[in-house]
Amino acid sequence: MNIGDVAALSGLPAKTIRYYEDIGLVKPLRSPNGYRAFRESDAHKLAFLGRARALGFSIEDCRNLLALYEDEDRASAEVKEIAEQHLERIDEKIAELREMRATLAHLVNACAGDHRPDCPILADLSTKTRDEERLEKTA
Amino acid sequence: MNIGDVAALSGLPAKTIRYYEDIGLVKPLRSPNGYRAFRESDAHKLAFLGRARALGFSIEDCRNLLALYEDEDRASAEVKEIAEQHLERIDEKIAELREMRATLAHLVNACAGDHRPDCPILADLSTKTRDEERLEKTA
DNA sequence: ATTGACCTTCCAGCTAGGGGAAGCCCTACA
DNA sequence: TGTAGGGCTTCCCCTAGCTGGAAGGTCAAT
Repeated sequence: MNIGDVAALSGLPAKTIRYYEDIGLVKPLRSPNGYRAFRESDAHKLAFLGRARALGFSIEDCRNLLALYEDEDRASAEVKEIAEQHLERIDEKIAELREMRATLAHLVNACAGDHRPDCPILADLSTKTRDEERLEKTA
Repeated sequence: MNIGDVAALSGLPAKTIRYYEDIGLVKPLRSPNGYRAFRESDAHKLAFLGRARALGFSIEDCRNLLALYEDEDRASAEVKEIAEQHLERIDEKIAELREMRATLAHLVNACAGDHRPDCPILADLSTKTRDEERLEKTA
């Protein structure tokens, strides 16, 4: 299979697949003409990577998951550990975004959004001090 | 004020402040010895930037917000527009993370996490097809 | 023979800075 | 007066995870 074929199969752009080879995630063979020659197993790995990335796993996580995937003697605990840590990171990120969202929604709500220059959003960004932020939270 | 002073005042690392000068967000004067010489207004701008960044605004958003902040004749509608778009992006991001979280939590839950190699997480990553994903969603 | 689709490598850039080297500047203290 | 220290300067490389483009080789069809 050429790179275009595995790209179509895995749903990954050819550029991404070349990049994954660069960083050692896949190691396709080479045809005499210099083209990358992907085996079934390479295509399978790439699909695996695409799905892991879609779940938000980092490249390093993917590397480890792939190694576990290929290790018949793995313990499922190792996989679960990686997934649980990722889940925690996701939860942290969601919490952070929700805090931003709350503050921002509050400000957007308070802004008239008309032709006048008075704007609570700019006022907040320009004057709020750390102490005032603290007060705001307890309010 | 030297860079260390505004760093302390704004809470931004000196490196970040130099970067902001690089990309034209602040334009401090220079002392005869070559040191950056920040005015009150520069310190104020940097604090503004720090707070806008903390709310997740991109650098380009910050650039626009700063321009509006300095424009006495702005319409608050312009500010509100930027903030609303950012709010939308945040909502999209939260939705995306929640989907990941749901799938991942489901898989983590299904995994025994013991010494045995059988692992639903790896099984899912390695075998799921797009059609199966679609079915899963409707289930 | 030539077009057009594919493939190759290499180089540059994106976000938003962080790390660290080499070298000035300024103050304090002996 | 010399020196130690801290702060400041520029410069360049590094991060994650690709993406875009240029210059050129290959292949199948016309």
